[in-house]
Amino acid sequence: MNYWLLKSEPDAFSIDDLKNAPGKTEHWDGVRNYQARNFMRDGMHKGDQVFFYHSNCKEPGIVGLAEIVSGAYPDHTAFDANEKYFDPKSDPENPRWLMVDVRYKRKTKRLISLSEIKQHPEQLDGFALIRRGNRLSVMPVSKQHWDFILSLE
DNA sequence: GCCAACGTTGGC
DNA sequence: GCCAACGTTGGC
Repeated sequence: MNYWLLKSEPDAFSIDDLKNAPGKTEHWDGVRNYQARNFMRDGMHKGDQVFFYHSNCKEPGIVGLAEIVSGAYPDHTAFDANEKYFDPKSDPENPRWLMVDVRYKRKTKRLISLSEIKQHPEQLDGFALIRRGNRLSVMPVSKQHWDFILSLE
């Protein structure tokens, strides 16, 4: 089983939006970064565990837990000119972009903020979230880092 | 294949 | 709102 952190801007799609979705499940569309796509394509499997992270907001940090409930499949929003993340270069015959389905599990008991996470550089050495300049919206989390972060809760 | 210009991300 | 960091684009 693998562990992941998924970033979302709460103004666009929050942990509550996922909780309130039908079946508490939503497809994670709109990923338009090759490295993030490759993580989804090559590393994500049904049953993988997810930290749901709120970015670009007043208090960025981990707000909940979710689960991957599908492998990667074509992101159809790339084919639709009315969609925000339309990509005319993604060919339906050979889709450039992929998405997975994510199901809500629970909120964390409290916000595990980015600033708090940064206070543990030894325990979280190598964690992509606190590497300088990191902008990935999909990133792997090691089992060790996962367990440590949950222990902060 | 290089690299300048540009657009985006996302913390602060 | 600012701006550093980074990815992508496209001219050459």
